[in-house]
Amino acid sequence: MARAQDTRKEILDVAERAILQKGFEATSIEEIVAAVGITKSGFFYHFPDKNTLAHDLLKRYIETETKLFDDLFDRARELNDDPLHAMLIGLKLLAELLDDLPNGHPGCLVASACYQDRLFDDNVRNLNKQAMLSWRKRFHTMFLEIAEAYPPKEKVDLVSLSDMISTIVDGGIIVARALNEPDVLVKQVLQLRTYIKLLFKPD
Amino acid sequence: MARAQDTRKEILDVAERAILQKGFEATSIEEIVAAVGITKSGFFYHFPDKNTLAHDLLKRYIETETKLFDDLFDRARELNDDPLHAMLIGLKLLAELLDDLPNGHPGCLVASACYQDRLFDDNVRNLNKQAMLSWRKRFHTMFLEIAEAYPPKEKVDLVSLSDMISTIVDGGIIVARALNEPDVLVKQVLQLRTYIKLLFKPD
DNA sequence: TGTACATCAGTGAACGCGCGTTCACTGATGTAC
DNA sequence: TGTACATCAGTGAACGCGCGTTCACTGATGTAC
Repeated sequence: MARAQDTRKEILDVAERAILQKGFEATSIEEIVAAVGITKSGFFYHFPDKNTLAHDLLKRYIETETKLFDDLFDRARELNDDPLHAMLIGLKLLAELLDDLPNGHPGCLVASACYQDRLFDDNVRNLNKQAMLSWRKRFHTMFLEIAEAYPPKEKVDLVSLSDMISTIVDGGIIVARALNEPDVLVKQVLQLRTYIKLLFKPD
Repeated sequence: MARAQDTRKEILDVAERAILQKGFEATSIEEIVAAVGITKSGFFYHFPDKNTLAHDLLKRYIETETKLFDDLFDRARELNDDPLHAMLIGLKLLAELLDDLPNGHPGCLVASACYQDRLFDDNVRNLNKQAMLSWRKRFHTMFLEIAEAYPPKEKVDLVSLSDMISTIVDGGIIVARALNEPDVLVKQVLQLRTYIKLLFKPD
């Protein structure tokens, strides 16, 4: 007998892939369980209903992404203690990580949820908001430190500069998908990196 | 008797709003026709099936947005014949236009379609791709002219710089939505403007 | 060590409801002569 | 100007299918004594 947690994880994995490709409503429980190899009733042993699946999926996704960002920029900071260089290295690492994805980025659940209100009970809406806010805060702290050491060449709002990372990633995923050119995403991240370099780096 | 084209337009208007909020699958024909004030069969007088609605909707959306961009940057060029200044003015006009939207941007159908594969028969997929390519081309032409007159301070890929406008708009819409802060979008566009200024403007 | 019971991780069949789609029909407007 | 027919812009009822959900049951593993 399979351990329940393994099956549960498999359901989440399969559902995530499908939902990122086709959307939440278009992904039926039937096709998820078929891919996992259990019956529909098996699904309801693990989740009380489909909305809970969405919620748990989003929660897991946010935790994963947050940890990924943490690891990445912590490592960058270890490589170079200067805050500006750490940021530039972090973005480089992010670009490399994205470049290594074999079939391009599979999509961002947070973005996907934005265009599919059914996922949006207040619970999920809030989950989404808190995630965005935590990313904003993480980068804002970094940019404050950078601006302290390197006065920006143009007057900019550092909060919205922080949001720009989420913006570029989520926007880049969309443009890459629409064009079917996976490397658009990497290039957008590198453009952002160039912007930050120009903005802070002394001549 | 109402003119058919008026009813058709109303169906498209109502459907667009609903789809941008809840997604395509989550928007039923029933609720569309209820809002328009006809019966379900009336819908099928105007559209052979629901997919055709998606296709026609996306087509109309792309035509509208393209015309909007054309008008905006043509006007900017009239205001200042210098290509760099025209670009900066154009982005300023775009920011103002976005700022004037009462409830924030209603969302981008192209982006929405990216996360809802059901809209993606090859027909629609191609429509989407061509739209992105046309926007890329429009801005690429402008950036080539700018780079001619103002050598960029950093080596950048002008094609991906062109893509950055779509990226920032689509990404900005998503972040603004997730945070429920409509002005995030405006600020992102202005960040992009600052980047372009820093990149090309002589000291 | 064997037996009794509990829990775990599901199965299988059924249900009902909403949704997209069809089709025969209709009443108002347009058009030919 | 009146009549006959065609077209336009729908209506109303019905259908069937897929989907989410429920519920009684089950066979394998864990646990107590």
